[in-house]
This record gives sequence, structure tokens and C-alpha cells, in this order.
Amino acid sequence: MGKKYDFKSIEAKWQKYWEENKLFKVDENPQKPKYYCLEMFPYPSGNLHMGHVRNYAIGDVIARFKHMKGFNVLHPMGWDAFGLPAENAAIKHGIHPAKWTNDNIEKMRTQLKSMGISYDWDREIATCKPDYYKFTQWMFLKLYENNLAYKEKATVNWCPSCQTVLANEQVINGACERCETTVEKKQLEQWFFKITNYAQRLLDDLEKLPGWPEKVKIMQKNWIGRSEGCEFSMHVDGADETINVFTTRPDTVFGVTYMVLAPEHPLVEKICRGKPQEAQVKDFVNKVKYISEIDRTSAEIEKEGVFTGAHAINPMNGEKVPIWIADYVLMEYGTGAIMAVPAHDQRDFDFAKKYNLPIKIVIQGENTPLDADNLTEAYTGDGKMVNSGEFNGLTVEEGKKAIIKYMEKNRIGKGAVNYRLRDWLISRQRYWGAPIPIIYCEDCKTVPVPEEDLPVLLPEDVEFKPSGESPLKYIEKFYKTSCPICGKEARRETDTMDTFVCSSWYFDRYCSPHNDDMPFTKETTDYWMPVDQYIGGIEHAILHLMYARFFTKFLYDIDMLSCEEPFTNLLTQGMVLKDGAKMSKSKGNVVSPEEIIKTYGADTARLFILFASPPERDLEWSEQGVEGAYRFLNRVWRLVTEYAEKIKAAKVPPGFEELNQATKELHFKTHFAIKKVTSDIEERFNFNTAISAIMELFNALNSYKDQSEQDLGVVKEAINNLLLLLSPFCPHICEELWQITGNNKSIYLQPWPRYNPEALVQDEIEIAVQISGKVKERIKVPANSSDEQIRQISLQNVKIQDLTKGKKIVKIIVVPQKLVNIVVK
RNA sequence: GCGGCAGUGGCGGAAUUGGCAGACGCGCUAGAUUCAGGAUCUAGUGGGAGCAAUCUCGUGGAGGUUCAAGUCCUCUCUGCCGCACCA
Repeated sequence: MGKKYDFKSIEAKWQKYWEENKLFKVDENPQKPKYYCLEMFPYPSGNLHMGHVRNYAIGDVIARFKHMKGFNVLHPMGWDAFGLPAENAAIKHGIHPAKWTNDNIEKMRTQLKSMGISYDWDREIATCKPDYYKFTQWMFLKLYENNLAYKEKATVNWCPSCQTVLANEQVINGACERCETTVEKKQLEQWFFKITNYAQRLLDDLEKLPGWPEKVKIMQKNWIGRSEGCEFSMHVDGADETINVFTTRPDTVFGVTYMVLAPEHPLVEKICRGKPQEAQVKDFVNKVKYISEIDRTSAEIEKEGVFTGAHAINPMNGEKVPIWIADYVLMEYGTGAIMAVPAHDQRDFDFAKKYNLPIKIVIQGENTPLDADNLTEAYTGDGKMVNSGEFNGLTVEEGKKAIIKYMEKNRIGKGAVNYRLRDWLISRQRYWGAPIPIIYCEDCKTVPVPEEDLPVLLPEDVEFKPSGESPLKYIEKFYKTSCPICGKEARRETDTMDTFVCSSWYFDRYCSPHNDDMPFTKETTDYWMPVDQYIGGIEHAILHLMYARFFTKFLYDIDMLSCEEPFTNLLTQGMVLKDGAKMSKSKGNVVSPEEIIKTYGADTARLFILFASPPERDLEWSEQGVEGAYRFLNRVWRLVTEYAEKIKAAKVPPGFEELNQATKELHFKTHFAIKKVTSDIEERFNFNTAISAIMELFNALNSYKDQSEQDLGVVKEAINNLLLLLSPFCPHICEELWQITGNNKSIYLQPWPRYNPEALVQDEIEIAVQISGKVKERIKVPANSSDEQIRQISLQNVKIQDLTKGKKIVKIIVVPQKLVNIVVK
């Protein structure tokens, strides 16, 4: 009897071995193909959760597999270390955010290391360290230099609980992404990155990402929200004003029966001034101001509006139409003003019906009424233009082009594209972030901090207000400075940057994490970038992944990077659930990875999490499933240790011609498993089926054990391959067993096994015989049988003859190597 | 409302190109071992009928295409995710 499977000492032993021998340390090596495997770095909350375990287990299988396949694998880890929780801890418990964050990093690093992931820890980064955020500030300066960072007074999303503004992307259903507090609108002067300049490229280049899930690409596409149409101006009747409108349906411009301005539109006040409607309009504008964003944008709520008393002229036909203001027109989109065509737009239709505004049909579908009174809903389908003067008879598509052409020729308007994507608001009124490197001087105005003065250091000695207000605003020695241009006393920007700025370029930093002069060197990014495989949660589909793409494109444009897309392949892992719900403290269904690793070991935890579900799908946590994984490793341990001494001396035979049936079978199963596991990892990331193939090989070995006559060479081959195939999933136990069976070099340094096609050639194969599509018999035929021979053998089969007796055989279909279908009548 | 994904035993899931549905694991049942429990080992395990050989039904539902459908087509139900007055 051998030793029992003592995962604790085995895991500690090999983690130490890997670390001491720097097995996972990499450098650029032009002789070898590179592979950059990256998992989204965590926020150091202080506790590893199952989502992390899943994420990093997936990444580690890929990294270890690719390494054994001969790639030079970069597999780094770091910390997305700026952010609000650190500051909240400071307010609540009086711990400095830096200390809180560093303690958490220490704790989580230990937890991560106990998982045995193949990280090159020498490349570890933390975004809150001055040597990192120095370059986040550098990024800001470069964007500023290239007119892609600007400060503007705008209506912004304000979270009263977090005491800071939020980017559009961080507002979910009108509430703060972090704390779910209802977001307020505020007028503030804030810094933005001009991501909208890249809208078209961000959209177009999605095409260049075949390795991304369709779902993520669709989400980004919708978020960018490109729409094509035209912008034109309408004169205000009797005033020297024009109103620009954007429409995607210029073909319906003859059907305009009114127009609508957003209540916040700057012209509203002007055009109703002195009119009898003025008071009513003001009331309405005020009322809208106090409706929350959620209610305002809810589709359920009936549209409301008021007439301004003013009229506009339709430039195409000279018609005078009333100008309304209504809550369904948003100032943020397009020009904040629309032409209303109730006959062909459902929202306009609803509004027109409510306020008895005229409806005029200008597109005639095949079976649609011509009389607007018969219209029960807006007609938005295809058709021919009517009531549209010289444009009558054109289709919708032809009409759009013709009208735009006419407008351009007559200087009424022009073709235009609108995006839903807004510029990225990056200012945060918080302390624990990278300070925006800007100085305000009375004479020189806005002055960027010179590169050589970076980093603008966060002062450490600060006091946190219970209100959550940023202490930076009150620290004189921070904000009081001198102008870099004229030397006069000046004031520093006290806002910090959104943490998404830090995470938009960290994957570049991993390539040369210790460089002091540059965020990264081109030599290293030219070798490593782009990331070959990126793995993380779907919740970053828009935010992080779009910002990172934007940064990469910008860095490409300023010649810092040679790639335009940062992540070639993206794997979005599903959530880890318990009792059908996401694990959360409030639900009390959290399973702690630390506990699981303590009880069963990292190999078991990894095996279970990879086996339970394919990576993209949600995974239901099961204690019994974990035990099943643990049992499997124990069985592997027992079997291999039992054989260990016996197979040490055995030689894997070069040829396998002379084997008996059972041995041949084991040899076949070994090579079948190599083939299956390789393709499951490489082509499909289906780790669950790869593991089941390994289990099948184990089961074959286990039943072979009872053979009276054993070929130890074939057993050795099977065991060696079993360990090699299992090693990316459960590296510790495989290292130990690899050593016990007489190998003295780490299994990680072994080449990935290759299957021998000859071993997969079988003498006999089983063929299913169907009668009229139902399986009635299985027959064994020589593997090299022709279709005709298979056909004959099945027809001669006693059972088949019996079942077809007295029936007419209509047709026989032979599927090579698989089945025969005899169709009878 | 629009877009996407999914629905297969008691459970997690497999079936990669239209070709034997349920691999692998969990659970369960019986047996062996054990003072007992646990662990381990052996056998069985989709439903229904039958002593049995076997028959029959079966991939959310209803149709269809095909020699053959979990897989393709049409309609439909349910769940999840994203967007949501975007002009």
C-alpha cells in the first residue's frame, strides 16, 4: 500500500518548486512563437471569490497547455487597485486607502498563489502604485496633446451616494452601477475623452474580431448605435432663427405635420417669448426637469408635450407646422429637435393622436390605406412615396438618397451620421484614483503638467470627510502649485481619473512592467501584443472592452503600438451560481474558495469548476460535484502509485503489432484520449468534455488492471499520457505522480503528447443496422470493409433477414463506418 | 418593443459535419468489505409494458422537410441577458 493522497503537502511542495525554479518566468524570445494569455485583473477587494477561481482556472489551463505545445507563454497578473471601496473603508474604519489596498493585495496574492496558477509574478503590477499611475497620467497628457481630452460644462450623471460623476456606461437603468442609487443630473465642468472620434473605427473593426463572441460584438455595436440619415434646418416663422433636425427618414419629410424640441433645447425660451403659451411652456419645462431619468425614459409612460405658439417652415414644401416641446425628445441625442411624421413613426403617431395633430401619409405600402383616418398605427414598412411632389413614386431607399441630394444641392441640409455613443467622462471627484495632470493658471489658463514632472503624486497624509467629499480639494500642499509656463501661483486639478482609464492599457504594461521612462517599450509590445486570449466576465462587454479598444487605437495612431486591436480572442465566462442565484453576501449563498482549497485542495477545486460546465455557460456550484472531483483524484492517486514501481523499469514499446486484444484496446484508448483532449482544449475550450475523456482513459486503465496478462509498457504509456493530459487542469498532483513514476524533470517542461494515427486504426468496427430508420441490430465488420460489403453483411444477418421477411426492400443507405438503413415497405 | 442566448434523465451536462440520444460525473438501488458509519470495490440506473427475449414512448409544444431530426424549416410557449422614447 502506498501513501495516501496528501494534497496539502503536495500542493505546497510544487508551488514552492515552481517559484524557486522560476518556471513561469518569461522573456521575449524571437526563436519561439509567442502566446499571450491574459485574465482580467481583479479589484483587490481582499477576498478571492469563485468567479475569480473560475476565471483563473480557465486561463491557467490555456497557458499551461500552450506552454507544453511549445509556445513562449506570457501569463501575468496584477491589481486594478484604485477605486471607491478603498475610500469607503477609509471613511468607515479610518484605514488609509493605500494601506487597505496593499493589505488586500497581500491577502489575495496568497490566495491566488494557493491555486497554483502559472503566473510570472515578476511582472505583477498595481495601478495604484506611482510607478504605474505615472503612466496613466502620461496617457492623459498624450490624449490632451492630440486634442482627445477636453474639459467642458455638461449635464452629467451624479451619484449622490458615491459623491462623484459617472460615465454614461456606468449608469444602469438610471441608477449607479456600483451602489444602485438613483443618478441625478448636474451641470458640471468635467474632463472627457473624445472616444466619439473613434466611433466609426470601433464599429468597423468589430469585423476584424472573429475570435470574439457574437454577443459581445452586438452589444458594442448597439452601444455605439450608428444611424445614418440627414441633418437639415427649418426656419422659425417670423423669427431670425433656424432649428436643426436630424432624421433617418428624409424620405418622409413631406409628411411632417409638426416639429418637436427637447424641453432643454436652447431655443425654447426664445421662440415662445411673449406668446400666450409662454407660461404653459415654462411650467412644462420645469416639470420635466424634476422627473427622474428612469421615468423620463420609460417607454411605458405616455408622451407629454405642449405647443410653443411658434411655427416652423418645412423647407421642402414651404408648409407651416407648429413647434411643440415634448418629453420624448432628448437633448442628448442628435440635435435635440425632430421633424414629426406621425404617419410613419410610432412615437409621433401616438403623440399626434393624443393632441389631435394632423397625420399625413407619404409612404404607400402594398396594402396600406391612403387615408390617414384609417391608420391605426404608424406605417414604417417599405413602399412608394406619395404626396411628395416631384419625388412621388420613389421607394423608401431611393427617396432617402434623392431627398438628401436635393437638400445638399439647395443648401437645406446634408447627409449625416449620428452615434449613440457619447464622449467618455473621466473626471471623478474622489481621492483614490490617478490625479488628472492639469494645472490651472490665471494667465496661461489650462496647462498640462510637463511629462518630466510626472507622477503627480497623491498626498498620503489626508483626512477623509464622512460626506465622502474628496479630501484633495482641501489639501493646500496638493492643489497649490506654480504654473509650469509662467511660474505664477496656480491651482492643480483636484479630480482624479475614472479607474477604467487605468485598466485601458494595463495589458501593454505587462510587456515591460519595470520600465521607468515609458509606459511600455515598443520592442516588447511588438513581440507580445496583441493578447492572444483574453478571459473575463461578460459584465465588461461594453465598459472595459470598449475603452481598451479605444486606447489601443489611439496608441496605434501615435505610433506606440503596432496593433489596432488589443485582444485577438475573447472568452467570456459564465457566472458561478449557488442554488440558481449569483453568489452574494446578502443572499448568504457564498462558497469561499479558501475553504474549498483547504478542505479538498486546489487541484480538486480547479477540476470541479472546469468539469461542471463549459466555460461560457453559468455554473451551478455543487458540493457533491466537488467531492466527485476529489474522489477522481484519489482514484488516480491510488492507481498510479500502485503501478509506480512496476512501470519505472518498463519501456514504452516502439511498435504495437503483437498485442493481445485488451492491451490493444488500452493503447487505442490512450491515443484516442490524446486526440480528444487536445482538440477539446485547442479548438473548443470545452474543458468539461476534455476532462470526461481523461476520466474515460482512467476507467480503461482501471479495468485493464484486472487483466491476468499485462503489458507494462502499454500501461506506462497510458499512465504517462494520463498525467500529461491532466496536468494543465490539476498541475500539483500530476507533478507529484510524474516524479513518483520515475521522472525527474517537471511535467510542465514536457512536450504536449501527440497521438499516433496508427494506434487509432481498429481491426473491427461496429455498425448500427436500421430498418426504416430504427436501430434493430449492431454488427461487427472488419474496419476496412467497403460500403458494398457492409451492405451484404447486414442483409445476411439472421435477425435482419427475419425482420425483413415478406417485406419489400425499397432502398438501402450506407453511411460509411457508421450505419446501414434498410428501408422496407 | 427590439436584439441575443438557452430549454435534453432525479441533477450538472455530452452528442463537433443531419446518421446508434443520454458520453463523463453526481445522485439513487443492490451486493461485497466493515462492529457500525464513512471510505472503497462490483453491478444496475430515461419513462411505460413484460418472467424474459423484446416492444413502445422519449430532447419545452405543434406542424413540416428527409431513408434518417436534439441538430434543418415554419409557427408557438417558457426562462435568462443586453438595449430601450436614439428621431
